[in-house]
Amino acid sequence: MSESQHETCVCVIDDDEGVRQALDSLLRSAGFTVHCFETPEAFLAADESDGAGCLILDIRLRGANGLDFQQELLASDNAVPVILMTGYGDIPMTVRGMKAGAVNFLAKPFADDDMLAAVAEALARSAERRAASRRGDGLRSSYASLTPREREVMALVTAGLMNKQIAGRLGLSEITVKIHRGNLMRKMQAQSLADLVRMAEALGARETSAARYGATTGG
Amino acid sequence: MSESQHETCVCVIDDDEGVRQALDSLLRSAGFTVHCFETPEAFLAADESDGAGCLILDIRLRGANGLDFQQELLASDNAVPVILMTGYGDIPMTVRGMKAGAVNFLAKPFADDDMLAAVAEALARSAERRAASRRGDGLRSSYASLTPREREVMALVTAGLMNKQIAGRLGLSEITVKIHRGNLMRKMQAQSLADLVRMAEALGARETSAARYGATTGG
DNA sequence: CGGGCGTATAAACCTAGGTATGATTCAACG
DNA sequence: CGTTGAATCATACCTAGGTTTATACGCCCG
Repeated sequence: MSESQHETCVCVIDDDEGVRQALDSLLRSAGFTVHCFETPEAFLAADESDGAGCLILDIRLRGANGLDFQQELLASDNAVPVILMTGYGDIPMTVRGMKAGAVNFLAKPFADDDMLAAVAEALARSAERRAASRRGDGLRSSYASLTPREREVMALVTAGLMNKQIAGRLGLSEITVKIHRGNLMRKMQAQSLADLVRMAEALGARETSAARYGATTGG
Repeated sequence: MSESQHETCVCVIDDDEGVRQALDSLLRSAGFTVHCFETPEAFLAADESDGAGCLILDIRLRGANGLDFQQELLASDNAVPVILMTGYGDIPMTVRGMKAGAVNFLAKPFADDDMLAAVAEALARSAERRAASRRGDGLRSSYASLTPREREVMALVTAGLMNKQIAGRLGLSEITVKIHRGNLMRKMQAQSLADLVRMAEALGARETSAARYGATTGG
């Protein structure tokens, strides 16, 4: 599997064979890779969840509710952009779907161009999501390589404490803090303290953040 | 005008007198302050935009389109949470409204409880928005007090450059950079460099920082 | 025209950060 | 049982950051 394939892979879940074939034809002719499923279970079983760039989901499925399935996906870590469609939609359903993050909500029958525009938007959102995820992954793998002590020091360094304060807080000598600090800067590939602070922000590593503002510095 | 009043002030725009009275009655009995308007122009003229906690907006207005007005509000800096309602809604209208950030989209006639729940959600969103705005305002007013030179230095400091590099970049001596740096730290009320970096992030002052981590493998 | 402000700079002095080199303890792994 | 790696600390040395005091130039406002 190549890398850039993600951005053209579209999955379809609809219990109507005719709709599946129509979408397959439409999307293939637009240059997308298409995988069709009759049920959410089939989709999950195929484990396309990881490679799919977006999901076109029918709401009225035999034995299942597309909106419920959308929210299951949302609750799991699988945040693939979803385009909802239905032949029996109303406004409350639309509101619920959009609030749950759907890219679009199309009433059947829909215009081909509307679907293609929705898919383009969904794939753009997917690409952005993947890029952000990759960015975070690099950081997280660096962070994972830190020893527990280095993480403690990193938290206090990025909270703005001086080495001697960190030493006091952790019951260490200042020189030891310096060594941990140098090691973690190397492991995190941070070129500067400003870099490290931004990394910490991106990681959400705000464990120690309490008592920063308003805390007295002297003493 | 008191401060906490924002969180209970609800504005209604509907060209139907009966709807306005019904909503006024419902919302007042729920403890909210209500202001009703017949047209978007009347709403804007009353300048409730600043004190309103949320806006209940009809879509089919005489001589105006509520969805267009919603997007005008979005385009302006006035980001008051909007609840849309209509007696003649369809799915594309709902999608458009929700994509434009509406809190909810209610078809008339709606249940009182649905409206009250929507208002509660909108006001919660409004409170959060105001809190974030206040947080940013303190920073921005500090930042506004910086001289142009101090801002240049701040940008380079938060980008992770050393004083001597900044001096070279700006054609100054290192001592001058130190002075600007000290001055801006005081003006920004930053207790540490880490603090300042976070402030710069919050201010969106990212001129120099283009994609520092994540992709680069070697320096 | 004088005072305030922004900008720039220097000398002196102090604190904080960072890197070697070398050494010890302890626990885990083969 | 020896090695490896985390963690600890010391001495020494160097660089970077930061303040104080003082000087100087140009600009605008009263």
